[in-house]
Amino acid sequence: MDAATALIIYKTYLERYVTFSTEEWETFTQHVTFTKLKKKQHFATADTVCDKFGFLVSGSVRYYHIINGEDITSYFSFEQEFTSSYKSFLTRTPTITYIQALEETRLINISYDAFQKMLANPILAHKMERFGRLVAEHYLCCYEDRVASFITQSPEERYLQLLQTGRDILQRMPQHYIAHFLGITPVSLSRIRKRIMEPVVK
Amino acid sequence: MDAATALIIYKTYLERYVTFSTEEWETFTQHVTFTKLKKKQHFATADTVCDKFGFLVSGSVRYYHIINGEDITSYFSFEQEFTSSYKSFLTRTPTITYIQALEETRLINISYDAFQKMLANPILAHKMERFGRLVAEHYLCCYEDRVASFITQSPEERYLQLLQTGRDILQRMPQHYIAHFLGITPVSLSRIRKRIMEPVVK
DNA sequence: TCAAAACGTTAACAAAAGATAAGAAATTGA
DNA sequence: TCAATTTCTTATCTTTTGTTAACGTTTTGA
Repeated sequence: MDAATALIIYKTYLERYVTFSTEEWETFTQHVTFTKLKKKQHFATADTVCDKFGFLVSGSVRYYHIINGEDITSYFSFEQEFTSSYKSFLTRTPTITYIQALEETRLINISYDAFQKMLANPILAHKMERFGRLVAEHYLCCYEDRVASFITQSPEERYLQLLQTGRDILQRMPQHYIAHFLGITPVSLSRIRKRIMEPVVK
Repeated sequence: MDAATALIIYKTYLERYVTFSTEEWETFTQHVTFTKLKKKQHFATADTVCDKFGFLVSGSVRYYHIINGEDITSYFSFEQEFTSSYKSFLTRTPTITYIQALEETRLINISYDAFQKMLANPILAHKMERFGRLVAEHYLCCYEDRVASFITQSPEERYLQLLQTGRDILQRMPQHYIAHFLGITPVSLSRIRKRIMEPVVK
């Protein structure tokens, strides 16, 4: 896949948020960069500032933390989604999260400087403010649901809900990643699955 | 306290995000409304659309869910903070959260329509996009930390962290609200407190 | 292709959390 | 003021989860 094709995918996706005129798009594309990650390479590393706001043209990533030497997966992103250690990107402070490619992954990135330049560029400023607002609002809504799930649901209920809504995650991620994503251990998820399945068999 | 004083407090707070010119501020203030909630009155109700994005001039609110008939507190907001069932406000879908005043509470509200009108008003559009972006980004950062705390920390660790950072909550909220906010039962929090305190006494 | 690594399940035990109830202290509100 | 309510703790018992380890299977990568 070449850069032109990647840009078409990017533009199509961005139209969920904003629509660019030809002039705006040309200016916009001057501010993005193309990168590729091989499997297991990192997009972001704990204790460093995540300087990029990425879009996954293809591939997937997982977000994880190292807690007492143990690898704890907290989230996933797939092709045609954004990826970033958002707080780190916005506040220019070190992140606590690793973001790692799970397969060969193609990205289009906006650096922090490029983002600021576009916000200061008369051609793009208004649209970039709106873009930033709508993207932040979108992820805010996702987070609101996710926090509510930790407050109001048991691990088993969270897993049952994932069964209904998490097609990509369930089909593409190993179970021990999913367990940590749900806030439990892999052994515990295995037991929950057994609890859920057995009554059906009886 | 009169509306003029409330507006001064509001404007001062908003300057964390954007600064309004005199003309902008005059237009802005035409789009806000003033309300008061008595203790236990609701700012938002589950199964209805939350139509307002509020600012607490004074007072405080708690966010809660009714789960199997039980009242589960999930969050708090205090004077000089915003309050809203944000996803419901943005997407115009029914919320699952009640927001209730914990004391006599004074608010300045932006309705969804007023927000849209300001976004469409040439005088305010750019500043409102920016305002919306920065507010959403701010809360996004808070949510990122909160989700990480559920993934990477035990209930005891979350409580210990709250002891370091949650002055307002600890001093002003009853312990059973705090327990649910941490994702555990009040009985469990009482035990955690005992576990933490005892070694100090010995 | 083949050894190494990763993955999922299960078992056994320990630790933590949930549910329920009782009781004391503090707060509230009429 | 004073009865009712709320709040917090404690105890008991149950359930769930965590921890560790073992085992067989699958996947990976050199």
